[in-house]
Amino acid sequence: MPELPEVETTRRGIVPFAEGEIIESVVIREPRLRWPVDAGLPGKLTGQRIRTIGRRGKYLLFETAPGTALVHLGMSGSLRVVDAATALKKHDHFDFTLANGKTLRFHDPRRFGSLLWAEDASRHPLLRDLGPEPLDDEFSGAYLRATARGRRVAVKSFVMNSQVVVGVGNIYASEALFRAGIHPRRSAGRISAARYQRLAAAIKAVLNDAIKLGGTTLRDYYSGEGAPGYFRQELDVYERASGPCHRCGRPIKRVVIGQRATYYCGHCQH
DNA sequence: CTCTTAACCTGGACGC
DNA sequence: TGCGTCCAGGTTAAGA
Repeated sequence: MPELPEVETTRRGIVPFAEGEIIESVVIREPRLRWPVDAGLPGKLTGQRIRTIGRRGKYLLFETAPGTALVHLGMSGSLRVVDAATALKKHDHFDFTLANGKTLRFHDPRRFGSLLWAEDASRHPLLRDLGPEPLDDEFSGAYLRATARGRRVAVKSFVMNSQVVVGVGNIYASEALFRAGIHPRRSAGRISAARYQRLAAAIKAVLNDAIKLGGTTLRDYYSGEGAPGYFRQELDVYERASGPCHRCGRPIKRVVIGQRATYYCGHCQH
C-alpha cells in the first residue's frame, strides 16, 4: 500500500506527538509479521526517549540511544496516533505507549509489514544496500542513465528496484513514466540521457505533489492522524484502465509487468 | 551479475 | 448466503 509519499505523510503525522517522547511500554500482540518480531525488542525500547523519527525509503526509523526501531508498513500497514483508551481492532499488531498518554498503534491485515531492531540502522542488512533517496540531489537523470547501463529489464521494474532508487512503488512508477512520456516496457539500458533526465524530474515531481496532498488513498491507507490522502484525484493513469488519457484522450491501457498491474498511454508513451 | 518467479497474508469485489 | 476466483500500495529468496 504505502509508497514514499504515504510513509512520509505518516512520519509527519506522528512526529508532533511522538518525537522526543519516552516510550513507556511496547506491546506486541502479533509477532508474526514479514519477519518475526524479536521477543527482546520491547525490553530494548521501553524507557527510551525517541530522539528522532526519520525515514529511509519506505522504512520509518525510531532512533533512541541504544538503537533504532525500524517499521515497514508493507502493503496494508498503517501507523497511527491514538489515545491510550482507544479500542483495539482486529489486526492491531503492536503499540508503542508514550509517556504523554498517546499511543502509536500499528495495524496491518496482511502482515507484510515489519518491526525490527538495529543498533546501527545504516548497517542493517535491509537498509545497507538501498539506492539513493529520490528527493535527494544525488538522484538524477545522470545517475539513472549510468545505473541502467547494460540492463535489459523493463524501465518500470528498474525504477521500482529499491537498490536503484527507494520509495517508488507501483502507483508512482506508472505515474512518473506517464509524465516523462516513457513506455513502461522499454529496456532500462536503451533510454537516452535526455529522457532519463525527464524521468528523474518526473519522479521527484510526482512524489512531491503526492506528499503535498497527503499521499494516495485507494483502499486502506490513512495517515498518522487518520486522514486519507488526496492525491488519488490527481492520478493520470493508475487504476484508470480504458479511461481517457489526460493528454490525448485515447484510452489508458492496463498490462502486467513483473507481476504488477501497469497503466500507460500507448500514444503518449514510447 | 541480471532477471524472473513464487511466496508471504487477509479481505473485498464479483460471478454463479 | 456461500463458495470459488481474482486482485491489491511491498519485498525477499531461490532459481534460471
